[in-house]
Amino acid sequence: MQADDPTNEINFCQACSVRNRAICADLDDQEIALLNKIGRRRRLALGETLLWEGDEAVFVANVVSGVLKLYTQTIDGREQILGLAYPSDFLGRPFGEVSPYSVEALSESIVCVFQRSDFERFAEEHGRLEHKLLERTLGELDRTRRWMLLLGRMNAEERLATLLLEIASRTVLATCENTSWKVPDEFELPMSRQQIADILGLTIETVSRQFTKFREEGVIEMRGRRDVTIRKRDALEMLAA
Amino acid sequence: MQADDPTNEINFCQACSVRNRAICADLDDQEIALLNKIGRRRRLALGETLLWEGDEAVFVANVVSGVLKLYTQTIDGREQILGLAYPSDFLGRPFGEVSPYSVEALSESIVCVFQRSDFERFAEEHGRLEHKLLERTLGELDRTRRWMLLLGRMNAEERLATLLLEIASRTVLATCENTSWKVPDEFELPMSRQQIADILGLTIETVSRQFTKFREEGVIEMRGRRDVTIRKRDALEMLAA
DNA sequence: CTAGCCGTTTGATCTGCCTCAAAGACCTGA
DNA sequence: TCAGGTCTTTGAGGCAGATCAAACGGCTAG
Repeated sequence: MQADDPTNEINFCQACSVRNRAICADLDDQEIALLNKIGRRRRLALGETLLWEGDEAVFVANVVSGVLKLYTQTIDGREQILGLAYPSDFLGRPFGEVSPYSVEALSESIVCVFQRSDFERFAEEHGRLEHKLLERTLGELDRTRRWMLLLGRMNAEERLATLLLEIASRTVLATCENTSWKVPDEFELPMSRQQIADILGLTIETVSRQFTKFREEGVIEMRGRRDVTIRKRDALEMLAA
Repeated sequence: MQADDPTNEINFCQACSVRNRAICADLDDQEIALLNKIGRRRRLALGETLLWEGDEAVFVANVVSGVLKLYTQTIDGREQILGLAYPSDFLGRPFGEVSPYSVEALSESIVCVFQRSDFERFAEEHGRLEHKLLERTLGELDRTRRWMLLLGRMNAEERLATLLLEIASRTVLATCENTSWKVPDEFELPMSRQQIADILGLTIETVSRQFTKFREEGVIEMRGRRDVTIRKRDALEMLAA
């Protein structure tokens, strides 16, 4: 193994790129050292599954890099994506027996994995971690509920507009190299058309037609299948409102 | 005021019917006394609003009795119900600035209200409360995500089947007088047809037709508009799966 | 008992999205 | 450069659920 393999460092927490944004943010050096002991890094290939719905919830994780999808399915195979996990996001179900959803990497990703039992013990002893996790969970609940309005009451055009704006803003937050914090108008979609359909509760054909429509209207511009440039942000925001 | 007015007792916590199920469950007598001091009971009439979406999040609450709806709207008035709150459920957005949704009573209700700032201070000093709140929030997030599958991928028949089973099981949990814990097949819908439509992301007409269909098929039986008896639980469970 | 109201049911028609089908674009490896 | 795979786009037609409209039924006030 190479020395700079990010999955193989002695104290990876110290150099962790999400150290100040993930739930471990408020911990002091000693606590971080302890957490470092019980966690390990794991690299996931595109399409690799981290958690299976219904399986015993054996571990939890922080996303270090990459994008992952949380999803669930009906018996007959219809899929619904429940959310996307970006760097610094938390994954898994602490204090629960089974994983209520599956998690799969949409890109090559690095996650910081903990045995659920180890993590829970640590959390109970370190209120600040638990507090961070609570804040994050409350935020995720808000985000999820907002998505219910989209799934329950928006048409295809409004759904795609909302998703494009959401991805744009999440992309910048994830790759927060730029100090300006401006939401970019240019970004790469981290998923296929089918996956977009599974996020929006539509079919792949409807999604494709909607992309075409936005392109024809000059609302967006595309280079290739995944590189999007927003040309009329106002128009998208009007639809998403 | 009457002596037995439940909104007007000196230490209402001690006699609280949700004392052992709400987030205050793990607190000792001293902590309960403290919590009792910062909270107050409030009675809500049917249709009364407790929180407005977008307003400053000034308080949080526990549901003591009744059923409430959490909902959001699009600019042009389309409504989506985000969840129902039953006795012992927690309401409000701690550690947030604005309320991300509105809350309205579906029946006459009693809630136990705290100033958000008071509650947050108490929570930070009492880890067990925060832990309970975390568990509850994680559970609510799971429930909400399951609803996304319904909104994104289920047809009208499957949606209503799922809701009927959900209400049946939530009703028993809320009114857990019966020690047997058996989910009842007879219950009262705590909301109108329009509100059911707003939960399921459908129109009132589609909901009504679906009820008629279930009645004709002998899957359910109804006395009046709101009294439901499940006759073929298997059939509903098959659809909801 | 009756009038009037509101929530619900039923009917007729319309439409946005789904389904099925095929062509087109991009990607990879030989 | 080309072959073959996968993903995406486009087209044609159908259908579940929306929309529009009217009748129904239960409740309340007079």
